[in-house]
Amino acid sequence: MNETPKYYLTTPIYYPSDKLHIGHTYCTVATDALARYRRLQGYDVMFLTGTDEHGQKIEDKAKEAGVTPKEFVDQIVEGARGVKDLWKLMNISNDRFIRTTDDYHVQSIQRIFKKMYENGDIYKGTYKGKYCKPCESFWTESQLKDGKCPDCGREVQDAEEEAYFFRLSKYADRVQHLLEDTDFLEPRSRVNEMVNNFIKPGLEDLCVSRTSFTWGVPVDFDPGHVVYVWVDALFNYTTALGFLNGQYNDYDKYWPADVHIVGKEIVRFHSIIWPAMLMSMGMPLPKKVFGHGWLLLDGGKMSKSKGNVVDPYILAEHFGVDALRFFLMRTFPFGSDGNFSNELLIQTINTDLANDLGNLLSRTTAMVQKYFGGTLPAGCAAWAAPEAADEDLKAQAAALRGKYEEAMDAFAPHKALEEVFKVIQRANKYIDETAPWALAKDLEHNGARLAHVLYNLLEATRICGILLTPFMPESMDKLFAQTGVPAGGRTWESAAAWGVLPETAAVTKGENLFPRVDVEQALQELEQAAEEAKKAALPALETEPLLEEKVDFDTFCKSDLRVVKVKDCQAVKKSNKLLKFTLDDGTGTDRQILSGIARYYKPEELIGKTLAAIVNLPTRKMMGQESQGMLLSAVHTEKGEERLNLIMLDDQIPAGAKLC
RNA sequence: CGCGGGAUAGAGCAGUUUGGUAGCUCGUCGGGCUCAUAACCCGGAGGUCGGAGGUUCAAAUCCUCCUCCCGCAACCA
Repeated sequence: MNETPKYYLTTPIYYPSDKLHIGHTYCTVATDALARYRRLQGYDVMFLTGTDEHGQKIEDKAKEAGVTPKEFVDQIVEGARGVKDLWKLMNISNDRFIRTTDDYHVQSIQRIFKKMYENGDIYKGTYKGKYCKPCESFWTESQLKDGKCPDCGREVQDAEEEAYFFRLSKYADRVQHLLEDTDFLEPRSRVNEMVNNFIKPGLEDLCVSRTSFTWGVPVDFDPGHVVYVWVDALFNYTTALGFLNGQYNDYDKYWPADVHIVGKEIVRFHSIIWPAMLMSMGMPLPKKVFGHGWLLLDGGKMSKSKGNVVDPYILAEHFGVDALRFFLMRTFPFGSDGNFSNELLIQTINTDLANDLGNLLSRTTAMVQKYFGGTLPAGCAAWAAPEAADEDLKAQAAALRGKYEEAMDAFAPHKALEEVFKVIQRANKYIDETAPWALAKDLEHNGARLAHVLYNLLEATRICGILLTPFMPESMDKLFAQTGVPAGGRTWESAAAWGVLPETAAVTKGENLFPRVDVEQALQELEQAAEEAKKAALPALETEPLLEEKVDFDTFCKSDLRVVKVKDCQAVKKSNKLLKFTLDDGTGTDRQILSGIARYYKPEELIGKTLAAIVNLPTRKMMGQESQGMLLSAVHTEKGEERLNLIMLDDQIPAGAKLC
C-alpha cells in the first residue's frame, strides 16, 4: 500500500507594515486554489501562509503610531480587517499561519543562526554603509536619495557597523547550476534575470545581522545583534513544520516543500539566497519556486505613494468572494504581469460567471423543474442512438479533466479555467442544438429524449463544477446542491467519468449563483467606497508638531515682518503653482513677491487684500522672475489634504506697519 | 551599451519555449431562438502581429539592429 502522497506549498510571509492589498490577495488566492486542487486530487496537503513581522520599518512605524512593535503588528495581523480577517473573508484554506514573532519560530531561528555560525558559513565582519546622524539610521548606497538620507534629506557619512555575514559566495556555483540546469525556478524567463543580474556579477557575502535596530530575533550568543531578515524570514517555511522546535512535528513529513509561490520581486531571495542557506544547513531544497507576475494599475505598479492600491475588502463585499477569486485566476496569466481594472473585473463576472456558467445552470435547472417537476425519469442517462451534439458534448467533457490537470500542474490556472469555460460554452450551444423547449411540446413522443438531453446538461455542469471547486468552493457547493449531485459525484475521479449523477437526482432551481452586474452603477459605487475608505483612514486634522529647538529673541527680531497691500496679483505663465504679487509695503516703491499658492487662491480675489510678509529675505529668482520676500500663511492638513490660508489682516492697518 | 519584461483588430489580452490556416473577451453589424440571469446560438466587418534587415520552401514565432513603454537595481504580492 502506498501512503497518501504529500504536497507542501507556501505563500510568502507578508510584511505587515501596512494593510494588505489586492496583490497579496492575488498571490494567496492562487496558492489556495492550488492547495484545494491538490486536496481534490487526494494529496495530503500542507498549505502555509503567514507574516514576516520584524525589521526596521515596522519598528519605525510603531514608533510613529506610539505603540510597541508587537502591538503594531498584532493590530495589522490579528486586528479587525487585518491579515487573518482578510484570509478568512477570501476563504483561504491554509492549514497553518506562521508569525515570525511566534516564540517557537524565534527559538528555531536562534538555533539555525548558531548552527550556521558553528559550521563556519556565518562569520563576523564589518558592514560598510552610510549613516545619517540625526536619524540614527544606516543606509546602503542604493537606498540613498540623491546621495542623501532618504528620510530627512540630510548629508550622510561613511560608517561601519559590526555585523555577521553569510558565505553566500561559497554556494554561487551550485546555485547557478540549480537555476540553469533544473526547473527549480519557474517561469523559465526569470532564470536569466537571476543569473545575469546577480550571480554572474559575483555573489557577495550577505549581511545577516544588524545592530542598528532591535526589533528582530536576538543573536543569543552576541547581544546587540539581531538576525536580519534573510535567515529570519526564509526559514519560516521549515520552522512552521517544527524544524528545531517543539511546536510541531511535521518537518520530516512535509519537507522539502513542493512549491513556494512568490511574487517576482522576491524571486531572488527564494531562488538564490534560500537554496544557498539550505545547502549550508545540509537540508533538502524545495522542489520548485514559482514567481508569479504583478497586478498593475494603469500600466504601472500599485503603491501607497501613488494612492492607487486596490482594497480587496471593498471588491469582495461588492461582488462576492468567489467572483473575485475567479476573476484573479481566470484573467491574468499567472507567470506575467496583468492590468487590473474594475471594468475588467465586472466584465469577467458578467461574461463568464453570469452569462455562461450562471445562466447555464439556471436554464438547465429551470427546465428540469418545468418539464419534469425537478426529477428526471429513471433511464434518462442512456440513449440508444446518440446524435452528433450528444457525442461532442460528452467527448469534450470527458477530455476536460486531462487538459485541466495539465494546465494546473504547469501553474497555469488561467489556462485550466479557459478549458472549463470552453465546455460550459459547448453546453450552452448544446441547448440551442437540441432545443429542449421544442421537445417539450410533445412530451409523449419526445419526453425520453428531452430527459436525456437535460441529463447530459446536468452531467456536463457537474464535471465543470468539480473542476471549478478549487477556485470557487462556496459557489460550487450551491451548484451541486441545485443539481442534486451527491458527495460521490464531486470527486476528482468522478470528474473523468460520464454518468455519475443519479438519474433521478433532485434538481431545484435556486437563487442565481452569479447575478449580472450593472457596470455603470457598480463603478460608481466602487469609486464612492474607495473615496470613503481613503477618507476614513486619514486623520481629520493634522498640524505640524511644535519645534523643540528654541530660537533666541535677537534672532527672531531679525525677521522684518510687515503689513502689505495687494495692488495686483497675476498667475505666472508656465507655472501651475506660482502667483505674482505686486505689493504696497509702505515705502512708496512696489515690492514683487512670488508665492506658490495658485492651488489655493485665484489671483483676482486677492487684489486689495491686506497681508503679512517677511521682507528682508534675500531676493530669489523663481521662473525667471524676482521674488523679494515671502507671504505668510497658515498651513495644516485636513483628511490628508494640504490646506493653506494666507494671513489676512484688517484693511484699516496701513501698509508698512511692522509686525512684532 | 546595467538587467529584465512588453509592443498582436476600436479596447483589453492569448499565441512566441517545439516556425507551417492569427485566436479569445468586450464593442460593432446582421441573423436565429425564446428554456434561461435583456441572457444563449450562428455569421460578418475589422490586424503591414512596434520599425528595418536577415535565416528559411515557410517567421507574430528564430537571428541582428532601431524606436517607444514598464519594472528591477538588497526587501512594497
